Amino acid sequence: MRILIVEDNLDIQANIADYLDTDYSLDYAYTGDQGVNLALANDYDVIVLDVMLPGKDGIEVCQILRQELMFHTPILMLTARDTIDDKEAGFEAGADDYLVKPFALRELKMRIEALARRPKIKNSRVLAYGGLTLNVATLVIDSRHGSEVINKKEATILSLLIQAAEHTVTSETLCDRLWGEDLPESGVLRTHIYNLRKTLKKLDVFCEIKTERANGYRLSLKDK
Amino acid sequence: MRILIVEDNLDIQANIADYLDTDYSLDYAYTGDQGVNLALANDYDVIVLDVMLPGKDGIEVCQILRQELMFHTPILMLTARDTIDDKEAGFEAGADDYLVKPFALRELKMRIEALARRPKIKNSRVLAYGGLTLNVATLVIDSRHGSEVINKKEATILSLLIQAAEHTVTSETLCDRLWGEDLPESGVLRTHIYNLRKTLKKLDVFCEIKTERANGYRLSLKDK
DNA sequence: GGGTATTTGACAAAGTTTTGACAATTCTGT
DNA sequence: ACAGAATTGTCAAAACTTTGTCAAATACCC
Repeated sequence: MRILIVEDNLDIQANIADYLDTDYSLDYAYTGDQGVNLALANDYDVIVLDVMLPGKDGIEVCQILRQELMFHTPILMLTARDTIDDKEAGFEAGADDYLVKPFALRELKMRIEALARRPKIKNSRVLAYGGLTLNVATLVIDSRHGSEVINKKEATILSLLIQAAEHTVTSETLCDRLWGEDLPESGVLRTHIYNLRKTLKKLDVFCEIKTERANGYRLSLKDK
Repeated sequence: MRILIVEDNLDIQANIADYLDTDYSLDYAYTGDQGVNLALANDYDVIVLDVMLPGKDGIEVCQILRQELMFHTPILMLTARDTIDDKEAGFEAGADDYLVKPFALRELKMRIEALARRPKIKNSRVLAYGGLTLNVATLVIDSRHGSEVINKKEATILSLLIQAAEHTVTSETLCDRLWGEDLPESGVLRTHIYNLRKTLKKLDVFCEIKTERANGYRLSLKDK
């Protein structure tokens, strides 16, 4: 189960992390903006969101996410203030549950489980650029010339390239996302890029993967 | 919005009634058994369930309701005791939220609203998709080519797939629903999917179970 | 105790990811 | 402009994972 923790207080975050990370796969954000980006880029089962955050606060984050038409991931809000008005603001912004600090970690976990238990509707996110669309859930690429199913690694690469469209993504970043710590040696990445290029060519889209020597790759519109 | 209040204390009940009945349509039960009967007989949006009840207590009521294959109405538990163990028992029995007495009526209302807001799943006995109907009470699948009786595990799988039709249900979610904590080893799920596919083929329906490698399964209309 | 439901395990089939070898390209310093 | 170094492209085949298939074993229920 994947959980996103949006919390700027490092002590609290470490606490939560210690308690939960044996059972769940956790991601962290420290600001509201980071939270929004991560929440939209990945498919979490639950989001734990502190109200007090630098920049955008939790209420705003919640509102922004809920404005996304297809965003159904349950949100659990954390707050230090125990007034009804605060809670009301939280629920009105679209939170699904509300927990007041200080709380027992066991209770947090129970509530997370309760939220995750409900029948899930997948946030199937579709990315688009240069005449192609990539459905990250089904791994299907569509274009006016048809559609192709690609594999997960290549979908990950393509999604990163689309999100950074016209900007270079370093090989390092790509490897990091694909393999994390122990990346295989040998030019696996090269092979994946090669295959991706082949499918993009087959689909005859308006963009292509350009290489930036000794640095990385970039998805950009075709010349001419 | 229809709400069922299961509460034996008449004072509390009157309080709740006063506060909520301008906005919602309320039904009342005074014992656990009444609660179960009403909950199954009608289609409420939320059930507010006291833990302390004469006869069957709230935990038992919750368990009974959640055993019903197609019962998805959100349950909010009320209790006088504020121990973590009590809460844990409640959530484990399948409650969706938990409120400790005494509570502000405004908070109760907020939490009811939050529960009701979740994407709603019909508590219907009969599910339908792509030319088939599944009666979850009798475990009978019908199609224009005849009908078949399937077993409970497979019915559970099919019901989840139908509810999420065209969306992928992860193997994790399926296993969770079928076996909870201690899931059996070996590819039992694979076997069930295999059998389901066989019956679907026999019934010649318009949909099929597609697999999403390393992720889950998805019920979708047949290609072409 | 007989019959169904569910699980196990073994193997085949299908799909994914990595490897490695070599060719092609770009860069660097002279 | 050229040799040599570094990097990238190409591709087929190996290694690995996940899924499909099915018969038989076990658990469960009236």
